[in-house]
Formats: sequence, C-alpha cells, structure tokens
Amino acid sequence: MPLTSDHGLRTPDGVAATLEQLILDGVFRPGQLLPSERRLCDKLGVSRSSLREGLRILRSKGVIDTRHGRGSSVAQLVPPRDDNPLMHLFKSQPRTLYDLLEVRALLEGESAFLAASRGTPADRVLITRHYLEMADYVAEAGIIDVERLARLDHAFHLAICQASHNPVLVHTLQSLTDLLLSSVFASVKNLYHRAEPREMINRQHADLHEAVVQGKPALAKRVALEHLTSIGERLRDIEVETQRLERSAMRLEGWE
Amino acid sequence: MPLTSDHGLRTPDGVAATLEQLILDGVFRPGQLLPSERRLCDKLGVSRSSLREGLRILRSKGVIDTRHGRGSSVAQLVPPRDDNPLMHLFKSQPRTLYDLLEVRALLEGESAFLAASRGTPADRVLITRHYLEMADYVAEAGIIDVERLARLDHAFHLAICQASHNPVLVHTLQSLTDLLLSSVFASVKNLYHRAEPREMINRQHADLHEAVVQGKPALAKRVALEHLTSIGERLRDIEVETQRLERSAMRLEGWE
DNA sequence: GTGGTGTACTGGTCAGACCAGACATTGGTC
DNA sequence: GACCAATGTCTGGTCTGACCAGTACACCAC
Repeated sequence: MPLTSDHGLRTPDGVAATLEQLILDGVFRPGQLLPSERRLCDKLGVSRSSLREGLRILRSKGVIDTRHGRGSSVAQLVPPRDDNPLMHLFKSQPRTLYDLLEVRALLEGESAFLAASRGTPADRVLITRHYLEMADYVAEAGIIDVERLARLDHAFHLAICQASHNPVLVHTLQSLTDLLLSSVFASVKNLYHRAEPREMINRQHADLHEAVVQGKPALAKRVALEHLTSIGERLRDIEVETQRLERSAMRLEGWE
Repeated sequence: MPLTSDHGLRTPDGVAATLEQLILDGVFRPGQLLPSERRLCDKLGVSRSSLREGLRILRSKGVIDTRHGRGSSVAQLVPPRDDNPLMHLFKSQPRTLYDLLEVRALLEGESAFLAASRGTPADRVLITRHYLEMADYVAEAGIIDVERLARLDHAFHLAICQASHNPVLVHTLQSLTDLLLSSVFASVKNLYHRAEPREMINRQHADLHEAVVQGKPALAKRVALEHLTSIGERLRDIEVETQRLERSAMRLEGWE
C-alpha cells in the first residue's frame, strides 16, 4: 500500500510533509539512508520531478543530506528549532538562576568596562545622578521601600550600560535583568531587606560609580564582576536558609 | 552571453545563487514579477527541472513568492522574520552590526572559556566531531555550499557553547547568532565565498578546537575573541567593497 | 456600458531518456 | 593468498517535450 494516505497531495509540499512526518515518527532515523528517488516515487505516487522538489525542500531545511551516487540520508541534527522561552527553564531547574547571574555578570562587566572607556561627560553626569538618587534614598529613608530601591538600582545599572553606546548590549542585558527580576524578585527583596547585604551592595555601587566616572575600565569591570558574584552568593545563602525554614514549616504542619 | 558566468554552474544551487544575487543587486526589486520560468531557462541556460528546483530553494528561504498562473515575484519582506525587537535597529543603523559582533564576541569568549574548563569528555568528543565534519567538508568539497558550511560552522560553535553547561548562555548566544545570520547572511556568504577569509577562519577554528579540547580556558577565550574580531574586520572590508561596486553601474542588458 | 468567452500566457506535473558519481563484485596480476 | 584494476549496477543530477490547470486580458455579444 502506498504511503500517500495522510498528506497525500501529489505535490512537492505533500512529499516533503509526508517524509518529514515519517522521520519524526522514527520510521527513518537520523543517519539512516532513505529509499532511492525512484523507489520513493513509486511509494508516494508522484513523478520524479515532484519528488525531487520535495526532497529539495527538506534539504533546504537541513532535514536530509544528499550525496550524488550514494543517496539521501536523514540529517544527524534533526531538532533544528527549539523556540523555548527561557522562562520554562526556571521551573524545572533552579540552578538556572546562577547560570543567568553568570551571563549577566559577564555583560555587566563588559558594560562597565565600555562605559568607563567610551562614556561621554554627559553619560557620566547621568550615571552620577542615578547613583546619588539611589545612595541618598538608602541613607535618608527611615523605612526602605524595597520595590522603589530595586527600581533605582536597576536605573543605575542601566545608565552605565547605556554609556557603553552599544544598543545590542543594552537590549540583551535588559532582557536578562527583566527575566531575573520577574523570576526571583522575592529573593531580591530579601536581599534588600537585610542590613548586611544592603551595606555590601551600597559599597560596591559606590566603587563601581567611582571607577566608571573616573574612566578606569579595568577596575570598573572587576568591581562589576565582584558585585554580581557576591549577589549570587548572597542569593544562595538565602536559598539555603529558605529551604531550612521550609523544612521547619513542614515539621510544624505535621503537628497540626 | 548568458548570465551564467558568475555562479554559472548549471545546477539548481547555481540558479538560486544567481537569482538571489540579482535580487540583492536590485535588478529584481521586491514585489516585482520575475520573468517566466521558460524565459529564465533560456537566460540561465538550464532546463526547466533544474530551474524549478532552484526556484524551490528560494521559495523555501522566503526570497520569492510563486502563484499558479501568475508567476514568481520577489518577496516584499526579504527578511520576513521581523519578530525580533532588535531587528528594526539594523535598518536605521548599520553600525549595529558591529555592536552585535562585540556582544557576540564577549559571549563566545566566555563560552570557549567555560567549555575548556567545565567540558566533559563527552562534550569534547562532540565538539571534535563537529569540528571534523566542518573541516572535512571544507577540505574535500570542490564547490562549497555556503549555506551548508554556515550550518556546520554554527553547529561547531553551538557545541562549544553547550559544553559550557550554562543554558542561559546557550540561549542568549543562539538568539544573537540567529539575528546576525538573518540580517547579514549575504555578507556572511561573501565571507565564505572568498578563499583568503575562509582559510583564516579555518585556522582559527582549528586553534579554537584545540584549545577547548585540551582544556586551556584562557587560550580558548583569546582565540575565540580573535576569531570574532577578525570576522568583524573582514565584514567591514566587504562592506566597503560592496559600496564601491554599487557605485559602479550595475545595469544588466536584457533584464529590463 | 456590462458581462461572458476565447485565447495566450503563467506555473504544476508527468514520463522517459541519458549523464555522472559511488560502490561492490569480479577477475586478473603479483 | 594479497593486492589492484576493470566493470556492472546501483545512486542522484540533468534534460527534453508533453500535457494539465490556473490567471489575465482582449474581444465580442448583449
């Protein structure tokens, strides 16, 4: 029985769809040699011209690999597209948070480096303004609004990044920061709530601001990296602590 | 004399390359109807089967749009994938390309560093396999299929990135690479078409592969950075050259 | 004017032939 | 027995000419 039942349009697109489905179904496995063109014509009930155009589609998509005199084989790397939003990773893999911090540290470091070397006087004025706004708030506010502080913090880092004059860098860092904030905002809140990490962060912000404004690229980069690294460490501390608390809570539930 | 001189292999790939170049050169403009298949066969000196396979390639890539009884026209949006927020930057600001390369170099460098320090033996086997596949193809193929080479190239770099065991890094780099390829694929093609840059790239790939597999993080990072830097320089060279060519008349007789 | 109709295009498919590369088998030589 | 070249038959690659099927437009009857 011919295989034309499903996508059986006798057309190149139908051929491509049918063969692709067969590959996805595992009938033809990666590396395996497909039947010859003549044989496929028979099976699919199309002329060789149409079949060849169908194969051409799959070849363009990198699904198959054809060699003269040998035949067509299913490409080894079949999964070509994986449009997974990064967000889903966080649910299955908490470790991803530190992966994200790792990449963000890299970008923040480069950002600070470029800002210190390329930043114009106008950039520096802007960076200083954001820095002072944040520092003043921390120093003067009796009770800290964590969300507002997070915004000021973000604005300060963003100003530095924009001084790099690299829009791609700005965009990439922005999206990673958004991802970080939306996924672990609770942790970040905890970070700001505690006096000890907050002072550490303030100190690092002061150092970063100074290095960038004074035009010391290498120093700025180093400070930025240390900043992100220690944030990662503190978040890990909080995580461990949270887990301990959760275990206690579970024990308490048992008594109810 | 027919226009088969440049990519004038009488083969579907040659047809696709020739027509694509004519479109890029502005001989055929977006929305414009191409000559009929029979006429193109005449002009390009190929049979209708080969021509149709060539058109099928361009159709798969979204370069042309074909309607039964009407003809084939150049697609309006040559890069139809405009879902990336960064894409609009490229239209207004060609400089963005170099910004993108700058960020990509940063990520590739870190990628290579981490792969060399964290990569498992299995990672190294995979990296080597992809490297050899690419190197063998370059060495053995008489005529280079640029798209295939680009895929092999991409697979090699992706394997290195995956050896970093940081999914965030993989995802970020992937999206930047996609953006790069979809926006300046023409330039990249030119890069592969020339012997001198191709040899330079091969040498750098060999160095990168060796450094990663032998577990030399610092060296791997340096080689990766040099690789991306020199690619940027070559692209700039090509850009300058292209502008010079565009200033020269590109009117072709008989194409109306 | 309006509406149908014919006709000359367009792409889509088919069949059969031949060319060219790859490879296993065969048959020879050493 | 080991090696190597000739060869036959697979494979994909290309060409030809024919016919089918949609589209567009000029033409003609109303």
